[in-house]
Amino acid sequence: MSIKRSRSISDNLNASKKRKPTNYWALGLLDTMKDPESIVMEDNLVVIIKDKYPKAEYHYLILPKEDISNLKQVDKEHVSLLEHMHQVALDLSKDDSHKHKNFKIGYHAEPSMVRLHLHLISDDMISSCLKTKKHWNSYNSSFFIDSTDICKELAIEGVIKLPTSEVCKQLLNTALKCHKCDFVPKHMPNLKDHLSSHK
DNA sequence: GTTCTAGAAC
DNA sequence: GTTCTAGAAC
Repeated sequence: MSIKRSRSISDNLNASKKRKPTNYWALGLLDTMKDPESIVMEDNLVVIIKDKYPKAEYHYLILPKEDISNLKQVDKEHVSLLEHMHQVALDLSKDDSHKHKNFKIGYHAEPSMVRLHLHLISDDMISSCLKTKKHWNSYNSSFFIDSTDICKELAIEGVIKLPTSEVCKQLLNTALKCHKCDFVPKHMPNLKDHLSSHK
């Protein structure tokens, strides 16, 4: 009797965990963007924070204050918001602290973290947090979608077409190649060594 | 998203 | 034997 009852409670707990597998880590940006110490700049529409695990010397995230989870939730009513996010990113890229640095501005096709976020990242790609092929390809393949293209597509087509999950997987698995020259590295440590030659 | 680590690759 | 990557994480 007692055994039967305790099993039933345990089953219920397991069932509720399965129903809500809320990957707590995927919600981390929501806390970070409310933390005054993390905020680089903000206005009435957006917040800018530094990426917690920067994949280059400079790596920022521009997030809307409006509760938009990701690009799938974006429609043409958001054109001006996305254009504003782009402008704010562009302005920060031209800040005095970024003299002689080149930047990319874009979105991941399939982000892991909740709340729409635009990446502003310097193109050196030199960082101790850059470790895997997936990291590399998420900024150096068409998994990284230029903000200009997103804004244009949304303004003209009214919707954003994103690659399927299967295509994303392929993009992230693409063979390594230097983004600035024809060098084909053997593996990530090899690529990271090579990157310093472009400084 | 990261961390950890088994076993593949060298 | 060491380096590196890929997949589980209850």
